[in-house]
Amino acid sequence: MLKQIASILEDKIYNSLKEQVEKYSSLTAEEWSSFSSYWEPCTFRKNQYMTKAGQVENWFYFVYDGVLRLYAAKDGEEINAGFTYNNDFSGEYASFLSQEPTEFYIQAITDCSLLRISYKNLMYMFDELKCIERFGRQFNAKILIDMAKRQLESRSFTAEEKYKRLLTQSPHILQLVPQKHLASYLGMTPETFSRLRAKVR
Amino acid sequence: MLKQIASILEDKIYNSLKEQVEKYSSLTAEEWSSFSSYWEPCTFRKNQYMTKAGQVENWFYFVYDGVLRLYAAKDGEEINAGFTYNNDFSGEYASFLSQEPTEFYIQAITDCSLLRISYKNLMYMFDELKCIERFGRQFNAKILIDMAKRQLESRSFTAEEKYKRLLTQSPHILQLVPQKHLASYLGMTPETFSRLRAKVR
DNA sequence: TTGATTTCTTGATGTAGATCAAGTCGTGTT
DNA sequence: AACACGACTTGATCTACATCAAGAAATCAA
Repeated sequence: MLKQIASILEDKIYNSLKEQVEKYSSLTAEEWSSFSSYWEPCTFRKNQYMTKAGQVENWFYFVYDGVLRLYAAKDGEEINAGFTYNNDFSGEYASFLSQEPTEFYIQAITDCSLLRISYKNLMYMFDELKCIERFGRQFNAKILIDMAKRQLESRSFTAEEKYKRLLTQSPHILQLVPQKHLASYLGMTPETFSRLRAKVR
Repeated sequence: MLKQIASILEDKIYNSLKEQVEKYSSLTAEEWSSFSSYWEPCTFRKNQYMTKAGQVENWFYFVYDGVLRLYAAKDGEEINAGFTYNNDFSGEYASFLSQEPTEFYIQAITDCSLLRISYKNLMYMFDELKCIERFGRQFNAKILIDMAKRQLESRSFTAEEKYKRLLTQSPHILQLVPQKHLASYLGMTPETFSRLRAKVR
């Protein structure tokens, strides 16, 4: 009985993954069946580390439920580089791709439920299935486009402008992520973030 | 006679392209023959614009000879985002991939000699040849890894540290690109750049 | 529930780097 | 050769945001 419930939930998780993959490349039923067999469920508890600096990222993750943060530690201070929520892909992707040690930590902000595929298996899928090779290309393209946008924004806007843009463009994030992390993400101190909050309110 | 010289030069250019493509994915002779037929030579004169803000980037370029700079214009001020030299690929790649209007300009810093392939033809090649789809994925991965590195560096280092890193890691660039553009690339004013030059010297 | 941490707020002060300004050097043009 | 215009330098001043500090609020753990 409990097993049945668990299995229904698992179906839902795999369906969410399929939906996201198909945003980048469409798969036949057989292709999906093959591809999905390489993904395995995993979970992280709040505050647990998914990846730590110095490691080579071995997994490419799909977040079914939960919130994670990506940050680098530079002489004691944390530089938050991004967050992932439900239905995002996650992991330290640059290290995963280059198979070189990462400078980043990924930590669960809440309990998380995910699927993951190993580097070896994903590379195998790239070789075997053109639709997956395409998924890889398109997904890389998407990440790249987002990074280029963010990079320009971080250069063009003042602290106040960045705060306001966050407010209008991703208001949900304020509920999910502690302010100090958001401040760091926007490239300012928690004090500045707090003052802007008071000012704009 | 002149035609022969031109044709020998053109062979050299295509060979350089082949060499770079094969860094990402290996091609058989026939695959290369097909792929290379979609690339056409083109040139830009010093100061000429390859791409302007508002346009959708239609071309993916390979720089055989010359230097180009990529910059965005934010209320009158230029934000330099990158440079390309010999044997680099070039173009406003995020706009090329997304086929949405770019916010960037690309300007020739010197006379340039390039090859280029249109969006339509590259997409066609992605469909036709798995080795090219792979090239696309791997190239995207490389760009992405570089961007992630640069993003972290721009956050972690002071103006002086960034200047010193430029000095040790890409000293050649100082000869090729005017200081004011390098200053902007590092996220500081020309005055600050000049003062650091004096200080470090 | 209560005490202990951690996060957030608010004020006072400090500073890296920007801005403004004026001169010098270099380079291309006629 | 001369001159015009942009690139670079150097100094004086300014400012957005950081840092330091101390209290208030929220969250956590038993």
